[in-house]
Amino acid sequence: MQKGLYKYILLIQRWFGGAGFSFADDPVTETLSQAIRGTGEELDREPDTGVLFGSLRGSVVGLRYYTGVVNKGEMVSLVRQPQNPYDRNAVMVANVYGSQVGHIKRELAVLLANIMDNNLARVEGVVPFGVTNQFTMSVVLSFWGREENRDAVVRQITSRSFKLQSGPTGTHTHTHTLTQLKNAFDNLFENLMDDKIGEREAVEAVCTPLLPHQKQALSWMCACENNAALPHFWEVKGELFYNTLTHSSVRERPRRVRGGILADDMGLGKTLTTIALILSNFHHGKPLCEPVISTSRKGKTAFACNTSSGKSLVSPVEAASSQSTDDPAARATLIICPLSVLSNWLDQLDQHVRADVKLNVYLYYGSERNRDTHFLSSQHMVLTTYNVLSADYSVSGGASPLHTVRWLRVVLDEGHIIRNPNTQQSKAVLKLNTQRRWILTGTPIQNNLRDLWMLVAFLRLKPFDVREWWNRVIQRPVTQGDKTGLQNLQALVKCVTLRRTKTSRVCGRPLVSLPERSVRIEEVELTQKEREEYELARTEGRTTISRYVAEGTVLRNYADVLAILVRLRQFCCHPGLLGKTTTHTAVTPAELRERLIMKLRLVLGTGSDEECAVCLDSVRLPVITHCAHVYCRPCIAEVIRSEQEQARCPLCRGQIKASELVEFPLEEEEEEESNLLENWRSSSKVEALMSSLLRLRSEDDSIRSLVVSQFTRFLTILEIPLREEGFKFVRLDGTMSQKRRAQVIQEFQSDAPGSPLIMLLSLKAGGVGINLSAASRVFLMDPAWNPAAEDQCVDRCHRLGQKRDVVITKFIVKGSVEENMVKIQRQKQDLVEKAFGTKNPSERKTSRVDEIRALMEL
DNA sequence: ACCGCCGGGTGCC
DNA sequence: ACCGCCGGGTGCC
Repeated sequence: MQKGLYKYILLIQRWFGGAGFSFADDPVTETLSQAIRGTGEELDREPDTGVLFGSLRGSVVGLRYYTGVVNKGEMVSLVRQPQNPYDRNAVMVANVYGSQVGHIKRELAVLLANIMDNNLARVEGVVPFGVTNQFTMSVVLSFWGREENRDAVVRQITSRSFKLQSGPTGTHTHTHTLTQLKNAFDNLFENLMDDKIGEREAVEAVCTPLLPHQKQALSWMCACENNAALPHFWEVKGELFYNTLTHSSVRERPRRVRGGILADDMGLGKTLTTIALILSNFHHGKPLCEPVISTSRKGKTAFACNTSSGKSLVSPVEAASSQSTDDPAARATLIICPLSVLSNWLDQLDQHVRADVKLNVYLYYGSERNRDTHFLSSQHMVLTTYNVLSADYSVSGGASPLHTVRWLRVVLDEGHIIRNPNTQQSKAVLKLNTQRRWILTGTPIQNNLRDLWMLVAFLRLKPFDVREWWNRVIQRPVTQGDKTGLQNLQALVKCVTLRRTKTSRVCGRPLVSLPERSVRIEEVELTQKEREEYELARTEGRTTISRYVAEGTVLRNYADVLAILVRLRQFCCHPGLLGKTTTHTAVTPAELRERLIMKLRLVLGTGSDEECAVCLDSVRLPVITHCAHVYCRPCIAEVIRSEQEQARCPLCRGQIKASELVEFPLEEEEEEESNLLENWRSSSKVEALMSSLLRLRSEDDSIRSLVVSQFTRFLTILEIPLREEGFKFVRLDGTMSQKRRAQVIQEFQSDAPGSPLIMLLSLKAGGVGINLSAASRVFLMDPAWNPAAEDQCVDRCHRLGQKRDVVITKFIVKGSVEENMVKIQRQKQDLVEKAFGTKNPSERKTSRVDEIRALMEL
């Protein structure tokens, strides 16, 4: 619900470090932002937060037994070795590349073991001087942790007569102001285009001509795959290779990341460019399929694709320029994508690859999929989904067919899907064996700098694929406002990312010229009867909520509040959305809980876009806690796993247990659908839509429309008048099978006579990526909490291939909760701007409770 | 290690 | 001398 607002607050707090400034100096204690801030450290077991307790000087011993190299100023990691046969308190010291350097001296190791094993603090090491002898060296240890553990840590240290120096060891002298930081982040993914990037034509096997920006992308991608030069941040220093970010050295020549992040806005042709890459850049920069002149029919070219390794002719020059580590047996490209875009890949292959090119493309999907690894390895392309990959992975314990094949290239489509490293999908993706790695995404960072880590880890951008170094070199310095940290981040992003937006320009010209898009809000007046019903529900809801506000228990009764708000929103659309309202009065706690869970089921079942307070994304695999808050199962499971018996609900701080989580089945009800259709009545909003559609048809019956609602039931209701008026329509919602979706999209996109004019679309159906460019009108039937969700939906038709101006109509019921939602939406959009623009912190305080009060006009 | 620590040799000034 | 001191042997955890 109001989460969007908090998303921004959290975003700001996380990007810029929550400690520095506070939003809610609000007398109401139970605001969500405070609740989350309160639990933040616990939720956040990631080590980029926490305070510095102090540091002390110690020594590393046993250097002569190990090979790890450390330079002056280099960071080292401390690894507990409880199994060490000589000392169960042993603490091993390793350099950035994981090579052992030595051990912490015994007496100090006792202390560290104690602190580390009891999770009292994180301990980080920096070597202050160069190594002067072969036996020992100094190390500065700093202790980071939660404020509540400070005393315990200090006590441990002083009781063993070590001296804790206060204050930071690495002094951050150059810090940004918040405004500077914000600008830097906004620009993080901008201006990545290197002017040096040329253009490259696709091979002939690609029959669609590439646009200039696509040729640039192809050129860049080929260069990323083929370039054997020393990666960024590395310098040759005598015998060693020296990393300028971590000040570390390695003996072995570091390998360049062969791949990167193609982060173009959606609609700029990432799929086409990737297809062009696959066909154009096989081994040694040679095309995958080469034209051969047929001798029988002169002049006609056919294409022979490389199907066995080592047979392509390679000139010595090209062979030398390519990396010697090339594995000639790795030949296939694996594409992993969300189910919703699987068919898009097949369509685009059909569309962009010449018909006389015989590509072996295998769809690794469905229960009958061929799991033979030789078969898979011999394909040119294998397409699969994240779900199939992770399902296989967990079943096989890591030795799935896809994990056995040595791939030439792995492409993660909608790669931001793996931004949470705790998911099975992400773990499965990291374990793939491949030479080249690509991430395609329109949104490289969604909420948080942390989102980037998993992408960096997938690319194996050393040494940042190890969390500790990412955190120490990038994450923490940046969140603390360190200037060099930010510069490093920018440099790092720049060396692996290409991003252009729809507004980017190539040689002064826009990348693509999209038709105009305009938004108009159509106010809907309720009939007197509807108004009476609405006011009744509103008054009732207000009474309940104002009681919660007065008691300060809004968040404790979150499910109840949500249910009331959803009900009002449903009233605005159509009374038939409400479903049965069970208003029995619960008395026992068990009954009360059951009731809350029922209400949440009601809320989620309508397709309302709820947000998980842990990952800040839309809930996936929703589960409901005992205290009636909704999270993604993997997110909350991780909280419980790491906090064990002390686990608290991130929203209300109530105790939570894994055994008490209630699964939420997404496929739901619809059992009284017939009932809905039999007792049909219209509503003001339905009438408003119908009159728009009828007018449109009479003016121009070639214009196609998307009719979008968050409530799938509303779509069902709308089918009735559409049929009555003889509109041909299709429907696309989250419950449909992949096959059916593809059919529906194809039918809608087809310009064949008699193809549908209207698509009923559930707001979240299919996620991103689908192409509905046949439509140029969008009717948003109900306001969404997340303006971005609406934008994404509109982007499905306002994209490459759109020939007409796009007109968006938002229906908003006058004098209703919807109107207030729109107001809050606007505030949200301004919030970040305002937060940085104003000097007075009291002006920017907004609380969840305030928001609910605004909604209910309390 | 140009250290600390150990343990054997040694012992007035 | 149940000490101090000397100087050789020795060395991560």
